[in-house]
Amino acid sequence: MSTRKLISSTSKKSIHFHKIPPTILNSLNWADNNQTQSSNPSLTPKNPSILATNLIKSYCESGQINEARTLFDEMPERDVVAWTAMIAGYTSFHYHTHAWRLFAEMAGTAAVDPNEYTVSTVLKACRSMKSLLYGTLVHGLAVKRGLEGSLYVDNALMDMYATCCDCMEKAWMVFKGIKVKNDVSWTTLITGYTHIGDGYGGLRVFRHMILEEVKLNPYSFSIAVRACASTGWLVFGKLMHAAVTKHGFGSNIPVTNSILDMYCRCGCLSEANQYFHEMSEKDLITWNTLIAGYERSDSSESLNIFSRMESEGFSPNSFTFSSIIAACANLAVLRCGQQVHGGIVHKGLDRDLALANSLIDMYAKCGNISDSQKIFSDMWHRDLVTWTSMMIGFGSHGYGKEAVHLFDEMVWSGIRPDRIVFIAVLSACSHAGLVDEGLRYFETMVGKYNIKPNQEIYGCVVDLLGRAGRVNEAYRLIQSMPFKADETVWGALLAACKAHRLVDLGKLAARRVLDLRPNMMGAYVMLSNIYAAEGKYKEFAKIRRTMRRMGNKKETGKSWIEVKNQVYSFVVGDKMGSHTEHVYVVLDLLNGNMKEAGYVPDLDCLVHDPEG
DNA sequence: ATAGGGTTAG
Repeated sequence: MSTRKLISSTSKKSIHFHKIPPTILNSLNWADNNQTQSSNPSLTPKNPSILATNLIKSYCESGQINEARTLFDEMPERDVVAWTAMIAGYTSFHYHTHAWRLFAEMAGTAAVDPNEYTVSTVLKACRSMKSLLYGTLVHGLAVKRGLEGSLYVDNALMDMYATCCDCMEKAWMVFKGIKVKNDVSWTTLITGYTHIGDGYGGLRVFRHMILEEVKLNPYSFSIAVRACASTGWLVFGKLMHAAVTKHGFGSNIPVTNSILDMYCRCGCLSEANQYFHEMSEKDLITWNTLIAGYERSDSSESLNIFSRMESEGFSPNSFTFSSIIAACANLAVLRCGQQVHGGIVHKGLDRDLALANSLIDMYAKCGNISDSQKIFSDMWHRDLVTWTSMMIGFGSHGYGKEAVHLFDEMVWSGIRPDRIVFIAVLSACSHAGLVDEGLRYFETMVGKYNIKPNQEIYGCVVDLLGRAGRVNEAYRLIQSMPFKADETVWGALLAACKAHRLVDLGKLAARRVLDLRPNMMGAYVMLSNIYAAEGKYKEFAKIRRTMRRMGNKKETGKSWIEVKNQVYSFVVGDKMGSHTEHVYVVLDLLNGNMKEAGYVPDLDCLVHDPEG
């Protein structure tokens, strides 16, 4: 399609083009670009390249990226501005790899040199691709061309380093090198700290910013409130809330949204709820923030808020769905999850990576591992979270070998594992009895990937050894830990001792657990069982008295099941209305199956149950 | 003529 035809065929669709008089469109004639005839010379640009660049921008703004590219390709001479406009068009579309490729083409073959506009634009693409390599390459190029010193370039460099490498050192270096910093420099630095979860670091910078008397704007406040949220300290958050009001930003939506988020993250849901109702203006992010906040602690309420949101005329986006799917996963409500999945497909969001990841997790937690697997195998792009979610799904369904296989496949596909994916593979090995494989992964994690084990990792390895009966090895591992084991690590050892009837070590483990977490009921149960098995009834009775005293404070464990769009929840000894009979019929059936399969129930925990 | 910072997953 020729440029002229392209413009006339698309000009009707775009609002931007209505403002351009047709005489100018006609003058866009590459052949005689210096002698354009027009009845109105003041409207004719000297260089049609300027007009074409403006058109590229207009096409991009109206969503016609391919038309913009066609026009770009047809330009006989392209200057830096045209290249930059096209690269910026791609980044605004989140086509970061396209942006990078075009930049590489420009730097490699074209006879034009990138300027500060180009560099700051392409750095944004590097940041979004999380490519430290590309970002560093651009940094080198910027230094060579003397573009360091442009605030736009320096700020973009900080932003790139802060998001591409997990340390803030390089961002700090750039920040320190800026002679006259502006408000963007400061907020970018704070964002970097909150991004790596260092809220205190962010608040330190914010304080520094105030001391330097930098003018505070809504951006600086919303990010500072976010830093408070990261620390989880309500005191900071309330101080910041007051400061926001004092500076007159109390009705700026992004700022109020981050205050709402802060209350949620500090665990103050009733404050969050109250603040939500006080907000004079709400947008989709406001609703998403509240839904995400409730998802973490009261998933069923987050589903209620979701339906209220829809009835108030807001349409969910991928963030909304992400929280709602997580809520369905927490509640293990399959039907509901399936309906939300339908909504996602309906909206055309099923290609969204984050949503696909949360769907894998949801189906697995609802017991439907085959649907998780189907989503996983249909995906054409997978990230670390995708693989981890699938492995956790396999592991929790007892498919250890599949999880292990997936781990190897993931590494083979070029994804670098992190600590969480090791937790997934180690617990899968542990449940499937793949002890030596698990130990090998533990070694690889430390040796090859240089990931330092934390409490959770040690807990997994202790569990791995303990389940397989290698309890003394597990104990030696705990003793060799470079820091004090917490209650989860000792708890894993205690469970192993109980399963393999190791009385002395079990007592030790139970004592350690109870030193750290005095109200951990499971540890009391196991300890009392150990005493009873030894015939030490005096100690046994003492433990049971303690348990009874604490039992009043302990919340009753609740279970629930979803049957035909209805959730039934029940507690120990529940009569469950008219359904009791059905439940016992099924239970008898299961008991029969278990006996046939040769399973001998562990009666220890029944005989000595404190309520029994 | 071309460039900037604020809400979200395992």
